[in-house]
Amino acid sequence: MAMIETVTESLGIGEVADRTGLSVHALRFYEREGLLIGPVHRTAGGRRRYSPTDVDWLGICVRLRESGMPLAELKRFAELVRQGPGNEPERLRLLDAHQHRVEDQIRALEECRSIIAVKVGVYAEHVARGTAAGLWDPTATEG
Amino acid sequence: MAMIETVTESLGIGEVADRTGLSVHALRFYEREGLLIGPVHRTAGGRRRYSPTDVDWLGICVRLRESGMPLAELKRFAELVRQGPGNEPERLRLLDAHQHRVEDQIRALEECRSIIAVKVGVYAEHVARGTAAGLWDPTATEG
DNA sequence: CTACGAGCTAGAGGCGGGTCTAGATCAAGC
DNA sequence: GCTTGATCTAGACCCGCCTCTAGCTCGTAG
Repeated sequence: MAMIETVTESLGIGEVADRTGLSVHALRFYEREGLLIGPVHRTAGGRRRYSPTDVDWLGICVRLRESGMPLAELKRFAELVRQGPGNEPERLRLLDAHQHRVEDQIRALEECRSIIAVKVGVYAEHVARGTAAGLWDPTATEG
Repeated sequence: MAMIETVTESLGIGEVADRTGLSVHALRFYEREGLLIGPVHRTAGGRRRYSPTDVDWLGICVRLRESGMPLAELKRFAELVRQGPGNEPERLRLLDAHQHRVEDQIRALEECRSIIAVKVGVYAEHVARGTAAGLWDPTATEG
């Protein structure tokens, strides 16, 4: 959950790794996979220099990944962006669909949470009063 | 999100698959991996018959998995249950820790959602008024 | 000038979590 | 008895997503 501070200068790969939470390996991998919105600049010596826009985009990537967007879809989005203006409706559809999935996911997690909470409550009570029998004992009936 | 109806008779693997949402392959795989709380009964002919307790447990497994518990931890929990009464405090710790992770996850997802919502809003507005320039255009400045 | 860490490429490797295959067996209906 | 579909085992395979290795270069500090 690292906050990604906005940056005005170009950054080396290590700095970008620090700011985005991605490893340098992952950054190079993402680039190979075509997940970036344009070629990363290089120094004379061949080192990558990430622009603020690159870093900004990577920040979004991290959020989309964290919320379960597969790399393939991220790649598709990056392609749309790379194609330039004109396909915004499709980008919107993609983001919007993902947003719905995130909401479904949150609902599912909340349901899981409450089911787990019940189990936790049962265990907590039994443990508290030392009467820890009759729950998930494969040789007994479930409580 | 299939509701798992409570059952009073033993079931074959296909029926369990239907009820839990796990594939028959996954059910056998889980068993091999020691994720069940006891040996599954077999018919004379060697087919598995899952007791209501088994099905119940699998239902919990599904929820724990859905909410991100790794198989290794599920296995650990199953081991504790298999050992029988006496280790309830440890089971409780395990469940409780997982519950906290689920809550963190929900919070993280909510944060992602709101960040995505901002992007969606920006795109929606631009698309609605046809002025879809200046956003994530790698050749321009970001909006 | 030298040393040393950070970065480079291409490609292999690994891990989690299943999924699928082959070839055999079981069980129910015709 | 025969067919058909579900199940069995052991083990190979796959996919997503990185992570690591080898062997080299860059660039900064002493």
